[in-house]
Order: sequence, then structure tokens, then C-alpha cells
Amino acid sequence: MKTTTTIKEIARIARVDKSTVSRALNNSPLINIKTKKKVLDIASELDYFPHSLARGLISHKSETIGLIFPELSFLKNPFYTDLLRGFESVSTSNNYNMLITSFLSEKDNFPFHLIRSRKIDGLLIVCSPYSLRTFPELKHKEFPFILVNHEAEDETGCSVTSNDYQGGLMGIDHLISLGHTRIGIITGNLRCFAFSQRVQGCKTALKMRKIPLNEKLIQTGNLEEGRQSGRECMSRLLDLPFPPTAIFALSYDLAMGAVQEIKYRRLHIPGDISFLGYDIPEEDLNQGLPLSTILQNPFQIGCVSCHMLLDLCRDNTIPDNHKDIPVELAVRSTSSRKTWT
Amino acid sequence: MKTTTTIKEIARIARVDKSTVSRALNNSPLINIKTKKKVLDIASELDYFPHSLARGLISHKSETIGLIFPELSFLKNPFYTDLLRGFESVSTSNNYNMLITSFLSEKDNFPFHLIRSRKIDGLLIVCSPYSLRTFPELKHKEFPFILVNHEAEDETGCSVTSNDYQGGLMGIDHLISLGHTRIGIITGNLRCFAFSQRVQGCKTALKMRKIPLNEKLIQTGNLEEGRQSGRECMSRLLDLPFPPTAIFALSYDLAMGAVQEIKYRRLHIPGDISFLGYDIPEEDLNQGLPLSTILQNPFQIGCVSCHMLLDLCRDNTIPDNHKDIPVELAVRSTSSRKTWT
DNA sequence: CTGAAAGCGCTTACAG
DNA sequence: CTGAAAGCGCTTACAG
Repeated sequence: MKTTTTIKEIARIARVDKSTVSRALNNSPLINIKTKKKVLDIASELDYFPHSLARGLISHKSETIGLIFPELSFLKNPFYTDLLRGFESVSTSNNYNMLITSFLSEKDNFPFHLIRSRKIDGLLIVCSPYSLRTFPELKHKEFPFILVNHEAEDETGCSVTSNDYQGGLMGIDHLISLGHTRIGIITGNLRCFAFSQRVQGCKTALKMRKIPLNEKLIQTGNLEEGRQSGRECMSRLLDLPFPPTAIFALSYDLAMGAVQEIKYRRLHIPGDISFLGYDIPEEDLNQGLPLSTILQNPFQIGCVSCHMLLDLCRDNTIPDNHKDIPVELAVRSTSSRKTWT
Repeated sequence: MKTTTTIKEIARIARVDKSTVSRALNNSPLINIKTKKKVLDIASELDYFPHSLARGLISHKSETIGLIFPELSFLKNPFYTDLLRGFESVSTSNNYNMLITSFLSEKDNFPFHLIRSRKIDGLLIVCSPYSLRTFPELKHKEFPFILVNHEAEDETGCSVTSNDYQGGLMGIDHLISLGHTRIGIITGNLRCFAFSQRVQGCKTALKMRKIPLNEKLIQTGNLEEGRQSGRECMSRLLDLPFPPTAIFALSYDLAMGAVQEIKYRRLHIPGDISFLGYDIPEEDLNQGLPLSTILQNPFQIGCVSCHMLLDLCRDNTIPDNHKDIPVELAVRSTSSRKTWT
């Protein structure tokens, strides 16, 4: 880029006005086909490339979207990497770029800076730890944003989540169909919307099959302590007078902890007890015992979120304010027909 | 943002020219302190925020840097997430934003688009699978960029890498200091610069301690097959007439495979054989057998890379074109004094 | 210290 | 279909 080519330069050589060059470059109908060809040839000859800042200044579009994660280390978790890949896939094919930040780096005046400096046209807010009602910029619907996998129920704005209700329903349904009626459920804190939805799904599935609900079979762990908490829940379940014949653990860490405890007690999966997890990746071989699991589709969540945002950015009307992305059941080697009572 | 406040608006209210407003806003010395206060007060009253595109158009700075990863799924690996956190830390404190892309999304004309559209001031190229010599934009030193953890030896441009040579040296030195003289080394393909450097370090360490080099003790696996390959290397080492008393595995996956094979043969670590890995995170408990390891410092690599890039962006002179970030030795429970021969 | 002018690189009504 | 003008929101020599 010794010296950048501008439309002025092209105009000079083509002996036309720069407005004509602009029209040629932007596929305007207001231009003679031959003029257009001449201009375009020269532009390509000079290796012209438009200056996005100058364009953006006029169009009021930066063709860039912002991503905000609670913190960037979330990306270690394949779920969030796949989400990010979903964002990438859609934004790339729409010629949008992605600015990445976290609540950590934006702590002072999130999310004003990026928005107000006009660097981004829209914002994908991943798993916000805050309720967004506090941010006036987002409240008035003046700026396009999507809550992706938002934790709280939040009446503000558009959102995309995994269908947690369906996940719970599908999981219990699977275990019931294998003959289980005493199913232990290990969940995270129910104040978290996702878990409360999953548990709702579980309860509905039981009700539909007319299996009475036993609250003792639902153990609530906490995610901060992860595996350890999963172990403790499992321990409590196994200590019941009538322990469950199948377990449905509603998160990866809780599932891992639960499996640990089961092994510790020298029980066999699925011989002694069936097991269903949540979000257990296929790569996780669990030492030769691949766990059956409900699988979310983070890539899909990412794609849909980004699509919705770009629609918003382009002032397209959006059919729904909210979208639920379906989960799926992956039957691997730990869920089998009930063999004991 | 009902209606955006501009300097024009502020000028009107303050009854000064917009150039004066600009001076007040930009801490210019060419302004009366009282005028400045008046302007600033009004600006804050009107909740003014500068338009970055307009500024950038003049300053020729976007205050944004680009990041390019081979593909975004690399971020699943904690090494790259920590690298990213390093970028974030430095760019945030310098008020720079980060645009994230991958070679996948930029496939057509990487890295021209971002650079030529002026959306970024500089580029951090992570682990480029390409030799950068092919890209004229980068060749002529016209645009600031840093090769972060670059795989190939590349004479072009600035770069930051982990000190792989030191890693090899330190690892072997540690094992020798425990009394080992027959040390098996499991490395990835030596055409990869990082591995060849690590092995060089190993060889130097042996030489310094006057331990003759036995090429049979160096097994080369391949990273594509990861663990399986590590297992096979380990197997070959154990089948030697005089098998090693200590192992140094130069990558995470190779180490994991090697450990598997050792366990499979019912040998005990560190009782029967000492073990040292590379890049084994602290969280990896390895079922109660935390592996001693050489640790790189990706966060630090990220910080230093970003610093260097920002210096380049600001036309600061850079002391060195290349920086090596030190590694460290984490002695955990698998490397102990030699007990058999 | 301040204002008026020119300009960053582009787009888009407005005439013709 | 084309050109000349105005303008996006800002900065920075240039006079005074």
C-alpha cells in the first residue's frame, strides 16, 4: 500500500467525476454500461479497495458486529467455541466482521463504548451475567442486540436459547422408555433459567407417563463446585432407601462427578444403573464408557443468533423475538433397559 | 441514541467554533482553560461520545487490531484461549479493540480485506499454516503484523514464540538431575520448528552433562494421530533391550498416549519409570497422578505479542524483531529419583 | 487562544 | 446517464 488508490484517482484517470466512479463501484443503475466497464477496469488495474471508514461514516454502518462473552476463558469450553464458530459462519458469509470483547474488558461502561463509538452495528451478548434492563442503550430498542443463551428471564430484546425444556423432556422420556420409573435427577441451581426449564421438562415427561413425582429424587448441586457437587448429589441419591435405577445429570460437570461416585461405590453402568448426561461431547470417551447424553447444538445457536442480529441491523422485520434451538439425544453405552429393582 | 450529539451541536451551544470543541476534547494545549471547561461541561451534559469512524478517517487509525487464527476451534485448546486473554489484556488497557477471524473465514483474499478496508491498524497472526512470504501486503513491511507462535522459520516480520529450546533443555536437565541417564524422548514431527527446537534443547542438555546421545531413545510421533501415536512411540521405547528409566514427552497428546501405554503394561509412574510432559495443565489430574511438565506461558506470549504490535502501530521503534517467552518446569508427582536400572 | 477553511474518502440528492 | 455540490463527523494547518 505504498499509496492508496482512491476514487478520486480513478476518476482522474477515467476522466469522469468521482460520483460516477462511486456509481460504477456500487452497482448503481444510474450509469452507462460502457462507462461502468471502463471505470471498473481502471479500478481493478489500480488494485482499488474501498475505505470502510469513509463508507461507514456516510452509511452509518460499520459492517462489524460485536460479541461479548462473560470472559474470554469461556472459550475453553467447546460449547462456546462452537457458538463462536456459528457466529463466524454467518457473519463471514454476510461480509460482516466480528469484534470480540468480554465483560471483563468492558467493565467500565459496557456496552456503551463500542456502540457509541459506532464501531459496531449490533451486539451478540453471550450468557450475560447481568440483567440487561439496567442498560438504557439496550432498553430503548435503539440498538440491535441479541441475548444468546441468556441466563435470566429477561423481557428485554431478542434472544436465542437452547430448548432446555425439550432437553429435560427428551431425557426422561428416553429413560422411561427403557423401563425406568425411579429416575434420579441431578440439576444445577434452579434460579438459573436453563436448569429450571430442564427440570420442568423432566417433570412434564414424568407426568405424561403418569409416574408420580418424588422430590427426593431431584438433587440440586451447584455449578461452582462442579464435579464435587455432582458427586455429593449422587451420593445422596444412592443413600436413599430406594435408590434410583437411572440417573439424569443435567450438566457436564455434574455428570462427571456423579459417574465418579458411582464408580467409587463399585456399581456398574449401565448394568447396575443407567446414566444419561447433558452436553457430553463425543470426544469424551470417559475411559471406554461413552456416556449417553442430551446434546445441545451450539453451532446452530450461533448461526441463528447471528442471522437474527443481521436482520435487525438491516431493519428487516423479525418473525419472532425468541428462538429455541432443538437439542438431540445421543444414545451411547450407558443407558440401557432396566435390569434390577 | 435518539439523536447523536456531534461536536457541531456542542459548538453551537458553547458559542464557539467546532475546531475549538475539537481542541477541548483532545487535550490540545492551544486552548484557554476556561473555554475548555465550558466545552467539556456541555459535552458531558449532552453525553457526547466521539464518532470513531470520523476520527479514524482523518487519523488513519482504527484503533482496532486484527487477530487471525488457523481456525476458531483452536480456542477449545486452553493454550489459545490464554493467548487470546493476553491479547485482550494488553489491547484493552490501550483502548484498542480486537477483530477476530480465522484463515477459514478469510480464505479468499486473506489478509487483504481487513487491512485494505482500513478496519485494522495491525494484525496478530497466530500459528499461521502458511509461510507469509507469499503475501505481498505483509512482505514490504508496509503493514504492522506479528507472527505469534509461528510454525515455520520465516525471515519476514516480527515474531513471538515460546522458548522451545529452553523447554527441551530444562526438561532433560531436570530428569538428569534426578539421576536418569537413559531418557526416552517422544517428539512430534521435527519439520515443525517448535519440536526441532525442543529436541535441540534436549540434545544440548545431554551433551552438557556428557551423556552420550542414543538416537534410538528419540521416537518421533505425529500429531494428527495424537494419543495413539504417543502410545506407539512409548511402546517402541519399552521394547528396547535397555528401555529408558525416564520419559520426556514433548506435547500434551503424545504425553497422554505414552502414559496410557505405560499403564497398559502395568508399570508404575514414577516407581518404575519417571515421566515429564509438556503443556499439561494443572487442572488435568490424570486420575490422581498429576504429571510433571514443562509449561509454556501463553498468556504472556499474548501480552508480549500485542505490546509489540501496538508499538509497531504507533511507529515506535522495536528493540528486537523476535522475542522468546520463557517456559517453566512444574514438578508434580511423576518425576522422581531413579530407582532401577 | 480562536475561527474559518480545507480535507479525510466516500455517497447521494439535485440539476441538467 | 453525468457532473457539481453538499455533507457524513471529525482534525489540523493557516491566519489573525
